[in-house]
Amino acid sequence: MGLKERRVREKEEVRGKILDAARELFVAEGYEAVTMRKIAQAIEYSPTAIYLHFRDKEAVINALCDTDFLKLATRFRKIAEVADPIERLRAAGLAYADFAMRHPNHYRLMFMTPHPPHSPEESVIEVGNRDQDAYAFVLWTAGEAIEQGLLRPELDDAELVAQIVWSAIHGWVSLRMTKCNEPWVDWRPQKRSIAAVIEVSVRGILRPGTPAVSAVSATTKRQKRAKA
Amino acid sequence: MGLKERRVREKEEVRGKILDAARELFVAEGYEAVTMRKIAQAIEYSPTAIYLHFRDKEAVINALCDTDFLKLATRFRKIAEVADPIERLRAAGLAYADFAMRHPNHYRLMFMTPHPPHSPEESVIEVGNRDQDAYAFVLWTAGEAIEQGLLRPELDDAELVAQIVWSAIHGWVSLRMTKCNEPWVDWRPQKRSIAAVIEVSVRGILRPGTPAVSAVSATTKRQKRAKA
DNA sequence: TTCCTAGACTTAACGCTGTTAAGTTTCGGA
DNA sequence: TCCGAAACTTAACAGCGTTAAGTCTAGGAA
Repeated sequence: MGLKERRVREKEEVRGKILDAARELFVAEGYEAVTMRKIAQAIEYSPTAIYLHFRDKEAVINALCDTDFLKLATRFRKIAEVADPIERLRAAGLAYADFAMRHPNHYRLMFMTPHPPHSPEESVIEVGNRDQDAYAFVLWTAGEAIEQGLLRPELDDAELVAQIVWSAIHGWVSLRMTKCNEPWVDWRPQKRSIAAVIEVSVRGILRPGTPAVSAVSATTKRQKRAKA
Repeated sequence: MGLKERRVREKEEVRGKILDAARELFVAEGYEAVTMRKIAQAIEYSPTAIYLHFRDKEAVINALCDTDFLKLATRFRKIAEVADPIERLRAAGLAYADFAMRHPNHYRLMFMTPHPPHSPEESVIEVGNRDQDAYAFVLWTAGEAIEQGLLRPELDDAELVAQIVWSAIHGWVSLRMTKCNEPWVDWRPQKRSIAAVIEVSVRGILRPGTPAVSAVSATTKRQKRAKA
């Protein structure tokens, strides 16, 4: 037959066109700029045609962001190979901030605007899977750091540690985005600034006396000590 | 005459009514819920009447937030009396977070939504005045901490330190607001959580070896050492 | 007292938004 | 040849911020 298949494929194609048009608008001008009518005009369909492929505007944007956000996940997968949890935390923080600054509109939508709890069943991202879910990744790393005795003894709760670190990086990112043009904040260069945020966070959670150098030798030493 | 005065007073009254009606909507349901038509209905005027008192919708909301935000300033004025900069930083962080959680819609508007650079001449708040501008307050405190030699030697830039600390607190606040109902984050109790964020930030910026106890004796010791 | 003008306010409208009900077109299968 | 389903369009609704034009009121001047 191959007939139904063709139908499905064609429908998938239109869906793709919608997403591409929406992405272009979204990346260039943000959520507000994406209107059903503009998308429709871009793909030369009527506005209502979009509703045959997506429940509503939110569904379009969610589909868009979900797929784009998987790009962050692929970066995290590489970082997962870093053995030392502290080093991994640093790398993840840097990657997270970098991604956010490169995709400000995505970031804004995902982490800076309140949602009706984004139904997980229609999302591409597997919650809790540390290869797809950034929070799960940090949680895992925080847990390892605790296990290996690297953190201050009062910080014995991985969830809490993850939330602290996430807060610091997210705060930096979101302030930078929202207040980048305010005359009353004299922003320091991005690279130096985010490095400082990460360094202060790491110092703040590390057990005192632990050398915070980013060297492999230090890492292995720490791991040995943790085993003992 | 007293005639023009009455006219002015009457106009001021209507202005006040508009702001009160807008505040009610804003506090209860957020920015989106405030529509010119709803405000008008609440005060029993036509929607266009509002434009005789405010340039546009944004002006209404800005006037609203400006006055409400001065309440935070009064709390900061009390905290300014704390002598030890580190202790002051802690207190300010706590007050900031508390204010944000109590006035989420104000906070969201002021710090979580991008603005066309909010023209300072039509604002009530004096930028740079640490009694009115929260950022100026933190900047001043960070500067004192550096002067007194309390911070890590590499953190010699008050602006940078202020931005780091602000990031951490703001990050915590804004994540909590945006993602409070997400099933994939197991938020720790608010009090414990914000205390931990502040503590980690302080530890992270403090010169190693400096006791981070919140005791007056420690404070005076530190100040003596700084003079030496 | 009568007329004029300034200011406060309203009515009606414009162009925009997301969304829906109803109608049209197309095309494979019976 | 006709049917039915799917894809798509047209027209419309209710809402939004905002504006142009008109009305109404009341103090000041003649």
